Amino acid sequence: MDVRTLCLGILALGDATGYEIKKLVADGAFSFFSEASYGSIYPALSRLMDEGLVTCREEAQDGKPDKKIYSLTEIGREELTHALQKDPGPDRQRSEFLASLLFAEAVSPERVSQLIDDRIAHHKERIIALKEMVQTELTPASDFVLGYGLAIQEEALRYLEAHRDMLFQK
Amino acid sequence: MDVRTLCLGILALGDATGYEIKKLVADGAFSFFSEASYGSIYPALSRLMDEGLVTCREEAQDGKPDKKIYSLTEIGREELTHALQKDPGPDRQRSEFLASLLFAEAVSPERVSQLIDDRIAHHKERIIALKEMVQTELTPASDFVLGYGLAIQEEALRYLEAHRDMLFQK
DNA sequence: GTGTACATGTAAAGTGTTACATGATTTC
DNA sequence: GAAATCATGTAACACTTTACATGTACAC
Repeated sequence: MDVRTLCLGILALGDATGYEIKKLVADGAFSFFSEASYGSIYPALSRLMDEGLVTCREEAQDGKPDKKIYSLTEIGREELTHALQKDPGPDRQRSEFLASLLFAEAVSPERVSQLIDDRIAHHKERIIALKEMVQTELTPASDFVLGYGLAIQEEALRYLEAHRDMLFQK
Repeated sequence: MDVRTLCLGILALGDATGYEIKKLVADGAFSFFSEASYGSIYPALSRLMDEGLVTCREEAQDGKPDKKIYSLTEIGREELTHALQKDPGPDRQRSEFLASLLFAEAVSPERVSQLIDDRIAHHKERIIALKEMVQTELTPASDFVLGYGLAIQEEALRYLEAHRDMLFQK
């Protein structure tokens, strides 16, 4: 999913600024399955304005640039609906962690052990964060997606703890 | 992990052609956590040649271009080891499927239901394929990574089957 | 005969990240 | 006094995909 459609989808759930969209995608409910940087979000929003898919109202602030709050237009909503008709492409997962394990013949067991420990710690943090997000219920769909993310994180954690010994067998 | 390091890592497990690397990454044991197209693999291999990190022997074939079989050099192996010292970046997952569910307020329940059904079927296929791969054991590390992939796929399948009703509650 | 697998490679186009630029306010 | 948060935006760079170019062999 490109950043353009991602912005459209997030705005369909409520008005937002570019800054807020970035936060949602980086840390919030969307972080489990998407990514985008300022360098792609701001230009995408500008383009959506030009195309009439969103509108924007500016709010003055002291010491900060004006806040630009974007809203989806009727045409924008149609465009989103249209984009969602297409079959979703396959998931794309990239994991340097898994790659490192596979290629790690040359690396010391201590290093591998440390990689696993770090990873386990990371999963535990993510699980706590996700559980907090589930509390602040938004829609049934967001509960479903957060629950999905939580289930996957927990399973990954279980697997790592149960099977880490495999990597140290001769 | 960039395509360059990916090629280095795959060659560390055994000699391969560009074509074979692409197959491994697209369908094989690496497909769970990486991606790369011919358009990035072939240039990457050429560059690795120029840098002396790999060598190449050509095998003539009838009717097809000569097969170029690449091998990692000692310098290449050092470069890989060096690259693996760095902490792996975070996993990046992108899922149009999950995004579609979150944004699907405007979409009909029938469509959502069909998306889930397709996804369940897809997981079942992947699970069968992964189980076959586990049979053709390579190294303890590859068993670990394949087992990880299998565990995640099975958990995703379980979750979808157990919780799909959430999306249709009023 | 139609499609898939084998096998390499290039060029253009698209997409995205990183680093920069600016600057007040709040927290440690 | 250093770092994080809020807030926007651009430019250079990196990376990837897609489409093209070429051609055989085999299965259905």
